Amino acid sequence: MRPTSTELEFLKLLWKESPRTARELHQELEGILQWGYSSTRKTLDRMAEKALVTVTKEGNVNLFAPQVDKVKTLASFAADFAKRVFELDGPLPTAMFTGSKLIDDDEIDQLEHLLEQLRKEQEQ
Amino acid sequence: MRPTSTELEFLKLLWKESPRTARELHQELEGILQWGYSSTRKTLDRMAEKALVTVTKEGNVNLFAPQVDKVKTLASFAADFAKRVFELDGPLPTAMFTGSKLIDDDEIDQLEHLLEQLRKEQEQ
DNA sequence: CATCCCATGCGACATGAGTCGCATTTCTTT
DNA sequence: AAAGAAATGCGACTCATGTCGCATGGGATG
Repeated sequence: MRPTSTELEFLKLLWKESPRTARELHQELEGILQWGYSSTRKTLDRMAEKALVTVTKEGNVNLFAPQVDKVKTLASFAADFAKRVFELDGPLPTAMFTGSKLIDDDEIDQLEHLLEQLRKEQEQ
Repeated sequence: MRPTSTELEFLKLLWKESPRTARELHQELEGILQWGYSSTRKTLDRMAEKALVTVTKEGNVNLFAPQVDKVKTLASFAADFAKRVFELDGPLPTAMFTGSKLIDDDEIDQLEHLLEQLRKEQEQ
């Protein structure tokens, strides 16, 4: 299942460093989202239900870690976007994501592979 | 206001040819969306409320036409996507949309301009 | 003119996401 | 051990969107 925009923000943080507590994640997002702590927790709970993150009880706190792969997730977003918005069916241009702070060169290679795969699957 | 995915589909059709009736639009989307005619109409109604399309009563039928610009709309999607998913702040790669069946070379030029503008506005 | 069809206006329901608050449980610190 | 702080579980509300159905009204046709 594709995460929502907000969920993607949480995943990005977790991809950088995990596991983390709800409180830690909340503090990082506070400035941007202007949320109450409850909202952060609820979102995290729902992400757990959807298997986007795992929860591990460590003593009395819950630790969250990503349960979906970063490159796969980004690839899915890219493919969806290209098709839905621009109706691009062919191979997606690499240039689309070079320059992103989120992924390094290695990961860009993986991304391309995945996109190519997605494209083929969809062809059928 | 940014259209939803579904609304974008309607806009795409209207950009190709307008004005059109709900019935005509419905027939084009029937295959893809598997919707009842009521759903099509409701969506169109709501798009009118949001000023995404205009409605003109022609006799006893309503004619719909796009009320938002194609290139502007696509640019807004592209900018949002690049930032939200890949955290690209710099100029967006042109390659992102070359090859799209939706826009011709002229429009690609416009798109680039708009993206550059959006980027600058956002910098502040 | 009576009838039938299609268009419209509009109400309605379900689900998901955004957003919070509260009561209960569990640490930690005197 | 008692008290206070912090974490959790979970319910709840609102709004947008997807998705229909129904009742009403105006044209076309025999």
